[in-house]
Amino acid sequence: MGRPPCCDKSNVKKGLWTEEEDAKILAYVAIHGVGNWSLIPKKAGLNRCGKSCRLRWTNYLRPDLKHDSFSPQEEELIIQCHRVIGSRWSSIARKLPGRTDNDVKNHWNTKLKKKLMKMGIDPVTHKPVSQVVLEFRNISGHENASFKAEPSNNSILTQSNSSAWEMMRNTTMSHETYYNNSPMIFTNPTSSEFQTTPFHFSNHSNHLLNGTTSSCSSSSSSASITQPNQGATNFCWNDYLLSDPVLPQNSQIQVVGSSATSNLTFAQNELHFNSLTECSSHNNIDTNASGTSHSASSFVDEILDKDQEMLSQFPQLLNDFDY
DNA sequence: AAGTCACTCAACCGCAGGACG
DNA sequence: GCGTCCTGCGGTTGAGTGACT
Repeated sequence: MGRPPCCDKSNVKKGLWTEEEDAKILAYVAIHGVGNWSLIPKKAGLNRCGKSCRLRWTNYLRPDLKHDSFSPQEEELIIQCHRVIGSRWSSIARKLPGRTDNDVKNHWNTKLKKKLMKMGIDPVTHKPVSQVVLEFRNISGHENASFKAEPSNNSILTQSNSSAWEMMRNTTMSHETYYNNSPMIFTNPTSSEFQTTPFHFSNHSNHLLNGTTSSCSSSSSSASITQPNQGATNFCWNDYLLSDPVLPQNSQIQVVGSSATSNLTFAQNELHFNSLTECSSHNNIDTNASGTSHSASSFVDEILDKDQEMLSQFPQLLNDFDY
């Protein structure tokens, strides 16, 4: 026995909203304010589900919403947030004034995901796809197997399209090419200057391999990684493990390609996320790796704290689940 | 010009959690 | 503690539209 429907679906209008309907919502909200959405259709004279009214208001009619396209700064912030917290769209949207979770989610699914794929970055793990290929080969015991070995059916590689698998075959070349040729989109938050070392990879690895499409990353590494390996086919992902946020607290994070090697602790790295996103949201690249603008009560910190807590209690968890 | 395909984004769906009686 | 209502959230769908053949 499931939950009863919120309204009589057969008697409510669905689909696109008309100007008249929008006007009715706007007029009602102007007088009564938001809230009690289940009553609004009746009171405002709308033949719509209250939930539908709420969504229309939240995602479209709210006066504080932006309706223009996403700026490069906003895109960068979305990617950085997604790398850290995964598909928690509402949380990401809160970092972007005037944007809704739906906006962010749609933009991610239609633009940013493809953008990352083109760059040879797995949009779920934010790791180079070639690295994921290596993981796949290692875990499946195909260290010596050629790329002709197809992934299992539940792999993300076969879930949506064959081009992903094809891309992975070519990914070594693709991300190497990208590093060498593409304009710099990302900035290094640990640097006071724009870097020629653009990416921040997390090392949360299991998504692709267990076939889930969930994309909640556990925590953040702000370490920037440059060209993973000049001789791409041999790049050593232990280098990435050095910046793995799930490693013990005293693990060092190596900022590869930087003149200086940062010894950020995990905790420092966590703290940096907020300053990073705060600063990015103001189009101002943070220069302080210790994250002085950190707020202990922020959602990110709570998430990261939970992750840490879980990891300390269930160290095997990362190996078994994508959470 | 017509048909097909790919993409975008508004809207829907179902679930979860908090508030309240 | 339980049930109900309301709201928030993330995943998914499908109509509309432009590009391509």
